[in-house]
Amino acid sequence: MPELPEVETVVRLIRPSLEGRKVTSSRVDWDRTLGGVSRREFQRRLKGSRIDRIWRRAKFIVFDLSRDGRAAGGLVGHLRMTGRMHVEPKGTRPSPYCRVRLDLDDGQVFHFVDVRKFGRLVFHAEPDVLLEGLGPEPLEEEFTAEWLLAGLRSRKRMLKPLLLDQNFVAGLGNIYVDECLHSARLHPLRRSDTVTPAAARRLWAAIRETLQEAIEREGSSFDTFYRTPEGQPGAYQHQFRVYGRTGKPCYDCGAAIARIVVAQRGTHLCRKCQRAPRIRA
DNA sequence: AGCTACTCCTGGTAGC
DNA sequence: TGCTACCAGGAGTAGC
Repeated sequence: MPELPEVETVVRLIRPSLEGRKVTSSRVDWDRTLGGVSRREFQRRLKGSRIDRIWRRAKFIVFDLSRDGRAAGGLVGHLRMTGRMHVEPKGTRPSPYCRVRLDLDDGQVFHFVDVRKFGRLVFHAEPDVLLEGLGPEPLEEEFTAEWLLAGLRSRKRMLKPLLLDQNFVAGLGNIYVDECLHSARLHPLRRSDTVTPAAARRLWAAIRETLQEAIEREGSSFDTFYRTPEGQPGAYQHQFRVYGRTGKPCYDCGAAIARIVVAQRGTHLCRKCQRAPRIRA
């Protein structure tokens, strides 16, 4: 699923085609994509708006809008499972799964495509409101090993659900959490307040390095749905150490990669490298 | 506080 | 071949 590196890749690719453009009209084919905003309201707000800036926060993609030089709210997009965003020349036949289209003043068309319809493209007068409460960006300076250690120790949660919690750290999803925990040799069920300073530092480094490398490789194409906005598969999936490798040998020790379910999520790990926590009665 | 379960969705796939 | 049943899961929410 698109996680921080995939979303960052999308932002970098669509940004040059969209910043500075005006929306001349729009088309909505699936109302729920608008996240509760009515089709009429969405179209009224978008028509004539200029896209000033496109940026990412966690896995959200934000379009800052203006009218007549004054801020005029924004669009907050989320790709969820299968969402894609790309800009096409006028007349390009849209995918049958295209849910929203924005016609631009240079003749190009922005497409929001989403097979499973979980994705969102929400207009909000104050987009920041929708981003309140998110945890730190893991690649920014605010995310330090010391902060992570303190954050882990101040909670008593299993590592896997905690790292998936966007209000703890922003941008990690199921795939990269599994990768990072394996890299740090930490079990997904390990309670956060039992993590040693050394292990917290390993986890911190794993998160930074994994995400950074994935961005450099333009994300991963874990299934037939996700492609980079250019239609190319990303390259990072070839780097997966545990995700989707159930039964295959761990690259570090050779033991078979196991799959368990944690917090309703498929979870991949090496039982030998990632020691199970003590179970207390 | 932190867990599980449920919801939204549909293409892909396993099993017969 | 063609059918059914189940799987994948990000995030929000309800309930315990």
